[in-house]
Amino acid sequence: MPELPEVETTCRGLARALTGQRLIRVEQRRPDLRFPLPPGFAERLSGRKVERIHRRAKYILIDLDDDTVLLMHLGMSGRMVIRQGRANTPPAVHDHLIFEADNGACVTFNDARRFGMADLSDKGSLQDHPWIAPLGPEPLDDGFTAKVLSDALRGKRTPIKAALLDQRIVAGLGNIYVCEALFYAGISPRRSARTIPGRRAERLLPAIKKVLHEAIAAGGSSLRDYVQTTGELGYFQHDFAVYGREGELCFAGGCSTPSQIRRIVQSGRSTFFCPGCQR
DNA sequence: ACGAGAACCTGTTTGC
DNA sequence: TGCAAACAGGTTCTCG
Repeated sequence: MPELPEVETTCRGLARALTGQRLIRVEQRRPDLRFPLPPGFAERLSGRKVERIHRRAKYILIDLDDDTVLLMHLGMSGRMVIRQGRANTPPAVHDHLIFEADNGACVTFNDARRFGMADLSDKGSLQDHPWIAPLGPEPLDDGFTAKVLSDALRGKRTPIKAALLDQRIVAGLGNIYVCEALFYAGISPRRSARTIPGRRAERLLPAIKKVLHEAIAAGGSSLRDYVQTTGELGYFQHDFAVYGREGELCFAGGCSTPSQIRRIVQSGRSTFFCPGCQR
């Protein structure tokens, strides 16, 4: 579920509650998430002070005072919720990790489907970590330009929808925001990626940035699982132009018909688009 | 080498 | 109503 805007929202909430605080108790309630957790996971974290919380693609990165970094990925259904104190709240069914800080903040990682991931790395070798090393550019960085995007797509025969989901090409987009960005760029999700470099990339680039910025400002999108660290829902799901709107009318001013939003399946995932204004 | 599809796991929604 | 199938925001492995 969580794509870049949801992970960014989560990071900001965690940073507010935990930056500068010391973890006084870390509880690991099962040996694995998607993968086995590293040996001594909880022990290596408890007693450590949190220096900084940031994000790379869909990974949450928590820098600790002994030069280790905690990497977390929310998978499809993962959520991080912060409460003050845990005395009267027994763990829920899929609460897998619990972090308690010395300011009373209690952070719970809950993940029903358990596609989430966690690992530890040295700060110095983070860029070589197998989850981080293959990632493409951050879509909201100034360095992510139409030229960078064009170069990454050149020669690719796969549909642009699939190419944008490839984290090596651009890191952080998922199914929702790819559909939305392609809509605002007026590009058909079925179009071959190699036809994008040039003018279409000039439209696609700002569309990607716009959708991500707006979704972050709305606190992300809550479909079924995602909540902000406060437990509050995100709001961007109310602003979807195409995602989840199969059969509804396209609202774009320039849409000629206007057409009905269609749903197709591409590499096993739902794609929503307007056949009238996406070419 | 590349791309499509399956697999991973659980919960919820849809359809017969 | 009840049950089974389909579907869900992601990543990774296998197979063609």
